[in-house]
Amino acid sequence: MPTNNLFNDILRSQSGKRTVKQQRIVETAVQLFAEKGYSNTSTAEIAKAAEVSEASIFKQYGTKDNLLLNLIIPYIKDFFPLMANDLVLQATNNGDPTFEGFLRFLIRNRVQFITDNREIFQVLIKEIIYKEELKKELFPYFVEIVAPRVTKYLESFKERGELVDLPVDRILKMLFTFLGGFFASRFVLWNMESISDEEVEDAIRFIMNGLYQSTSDR
Amino acid sequence: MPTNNLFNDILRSQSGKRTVKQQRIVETAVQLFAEKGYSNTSTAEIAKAAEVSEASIFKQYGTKDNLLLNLIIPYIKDFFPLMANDLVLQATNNGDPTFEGFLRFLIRNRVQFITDNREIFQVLIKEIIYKEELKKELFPYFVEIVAPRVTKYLESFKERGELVDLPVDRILKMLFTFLGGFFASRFVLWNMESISDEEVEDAIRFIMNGLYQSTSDR
Amino acid sequence: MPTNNLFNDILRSQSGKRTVKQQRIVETAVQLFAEKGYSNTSTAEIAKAAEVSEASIFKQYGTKDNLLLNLIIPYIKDFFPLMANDLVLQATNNGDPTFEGFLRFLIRNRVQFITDNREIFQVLIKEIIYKEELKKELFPYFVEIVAPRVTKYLESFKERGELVDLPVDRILKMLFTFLGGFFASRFVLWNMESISDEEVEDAIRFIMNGLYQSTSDR
Amino acid sequence: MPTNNLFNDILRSQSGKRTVKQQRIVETAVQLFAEKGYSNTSTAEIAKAAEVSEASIFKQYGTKDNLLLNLIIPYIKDFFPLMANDLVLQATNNGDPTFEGFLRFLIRNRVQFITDNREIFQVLIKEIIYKEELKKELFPYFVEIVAPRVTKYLESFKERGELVDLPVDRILKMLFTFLGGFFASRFVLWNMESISDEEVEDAIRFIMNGLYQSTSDR
DNA sequence: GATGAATGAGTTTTCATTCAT
DNA sequence: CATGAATGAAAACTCATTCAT
Repeated sequence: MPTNNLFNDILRSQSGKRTVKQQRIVETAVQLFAEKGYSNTSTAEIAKAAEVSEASIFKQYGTKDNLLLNLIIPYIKDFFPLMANDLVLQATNNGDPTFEGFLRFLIRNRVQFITDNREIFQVLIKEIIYKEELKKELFPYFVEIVAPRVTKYLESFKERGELVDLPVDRILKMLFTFLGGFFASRFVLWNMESISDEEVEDAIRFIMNGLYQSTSDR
Repeated sequence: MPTNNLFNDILRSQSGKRTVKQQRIVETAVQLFAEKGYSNTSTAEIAKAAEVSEASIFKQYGTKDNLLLNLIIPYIKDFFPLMANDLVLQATNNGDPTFEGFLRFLIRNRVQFITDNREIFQVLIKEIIYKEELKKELFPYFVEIVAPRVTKYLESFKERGELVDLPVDRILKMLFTFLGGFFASRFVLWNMESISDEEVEDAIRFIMNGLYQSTSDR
Repeated sequence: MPTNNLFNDILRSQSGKRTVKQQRIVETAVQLFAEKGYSNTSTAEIAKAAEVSEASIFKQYGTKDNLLLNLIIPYIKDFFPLMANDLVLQATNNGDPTFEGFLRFLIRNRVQFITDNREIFQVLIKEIIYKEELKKELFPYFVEIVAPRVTKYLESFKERGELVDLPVDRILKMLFTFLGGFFASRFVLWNMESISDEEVEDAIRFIMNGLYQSTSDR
Repeated sequence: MPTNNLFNDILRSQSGKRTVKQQRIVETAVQLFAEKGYSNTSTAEIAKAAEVSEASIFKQYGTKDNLLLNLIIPYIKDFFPLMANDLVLQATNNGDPTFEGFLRFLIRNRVQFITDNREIFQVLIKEIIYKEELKKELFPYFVEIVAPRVTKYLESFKERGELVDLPVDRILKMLFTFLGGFFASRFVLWNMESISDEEVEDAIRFIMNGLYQSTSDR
């Protein structure tokens, strides 16, 4: 029974391998990295909070850097594929095949996902800025898995005349620029627990129609 | 002859006070903080790169933290007021009093400003996530100086029926969520030197009309 | 087989806990603090002399200040109780129940004790002047443990008419003022290894009869 | 009109040489050294509190160590000679030529002197423990100037049968051991502003008759 | 698998001191 | 005479990492 929380899933899937102590290391590290940032969290702190020895951390992960990657990469590796899968799922049995329906599903789905994995999301956003390694992990996933699938969607909407007359890659850029700002500001900068339905609707409207009210609409 | 580069301006305005070495400290610190982040830059590194002694840094700034704040806070203190001033300027003698004209001016103006002060902007964005102090410095400036002025604009556009029927504060939120994502992704995440006119126009169109092509428009 | 040397005793009692290196840290620190004073001894010096890394010192004690307190406080915590115990011991099975006998026992007992723990005593005296913390540790021990017991003695002597007609608390003050000066000058200021029997006898005579030879005594 | 406060006297006697700023340096240094100890007071602190530049301190005194010596040595150089002079003065025109009279004069005289120069006395006591230089300055003054004069007195009292039958040097030792403890504990350890008459009388009585009440006295 | 002990190489910060002006 | 600017050296303290048990 997989939940939407990767963390639990990873822990469960590896429960045969990971001991209680090892689980505590991971949980604590994510929590502290999310709260104070990777650079400002010492392995000693993690060890103390997790009630394990520092040596145990290094036995498991070798280096502190590796610990970070081991927290984030599985998250990345699931964030986008899951998203892609969910999109497919939505495509096949969604009652609302419009662009708006797509947007609503996409945003709600991701809001839920990030809400369920907020701390890791915070770590990811905070560290992606600094670590080239992370960018290099993240980028291909986006380009190869997410972009094509979303592009396919966008193209289908475009064919139906539902989208503005702009190359799809530039539409995609605008869409993800906004969504990136939307999620990062709420979940990371303002440390919100989730995003209200109202704001989701505002976002959908904004993405769809922008802020301008054309004269002909009046 | 004030330029758009705060950094030079600050340096010039204080040129009677700051010595060559002190200028080198500031320049170098901004550069390194922008490149590697505050936590990952040691004062020893700064001192070496600036060709001064570490003692000189601490004599001037007391603590490393204070050095950071002394770099960023003057920037914040000018970023928003200048923006506000420029907006007023635009209001008074702009040939294009439409919402689109306003947007174009706002975005181009800020793109130019950030392009001129890119490194400090990077430091600001990277550190605002971590330092409550910075949030506390930044937030009031936004709320008291920028928000009211932009709100005034938005309201005037709204009265003229140019804006969607949504409370102005929510319009403002969407607008700045997008612009935040737009600037942060380009200038910080992707470390771009500037933003092309084409993308600025895409952004304007996106903000105005969104991505959806209503059936009646076809 | 407990000796009179707290140091060895502490080390022994914790020999299950302290490693050889940790013992060397304590020994070396006491020695250097006694010789040059706390402020004039760097942790680097201690580390080098003890042939351990500075990191080991800080891992154990956290701060240099804490190291000092960890050396002295156990000493204080034993200095006075032991003294009190010895006094009781003396009371129960002493062949000389006079005031002079009491004095002789008290002084000899403390001379021996300090001789056995000279360096710590030096550290204590040198630092008590500066550290309020130490005063706050030392004072209650004196007031609660030593003073009452000595007072009890003095009162019993006074009842027997052996003491001058002065409130006991003022007698106590004079007694300890002298003893303080006696021990501090010899063991700290002049850095003597011990105090000769002759001087002990001089002190006893001084405390008992002062320097004046009343006419009636001639 | 010389007062009993060396400090003022030194300042006045050198007022032709010392500027206001230089006076402030000395005053401030004494005050801070007395309060926190020489090692725990930085030249920067002194400069700031005295409202002069650090450079001025070093221009005057060369080194921090030299500053200390320049504060204390004049004090030492006056403490004992003045004491000796006052003793002679007392000898020539004192209405009370007894040992007790001598003691009362000596103690009151010194209490007054130290009260008037409390901070320097604190510095002296706190630093004499650490600095061999100071011991080497202090010791000869004591041996050559004070000891002979007091010894002379003591011998005269002894000849008159007023003192215990003990070599004068050992009497001297006991006397100064007590006085050292008396002054150091009150003025330095407990940081008292002065000593009450009552305690002075207790001290006189203690020095003269000790604490014992011989049976024959009852 | 887990950890207590130990550390080399830093980190931020302090400090007494110098010197040109 | 006075000081602003600058610093080499060292201070206290931190940190990721290793290793024997």
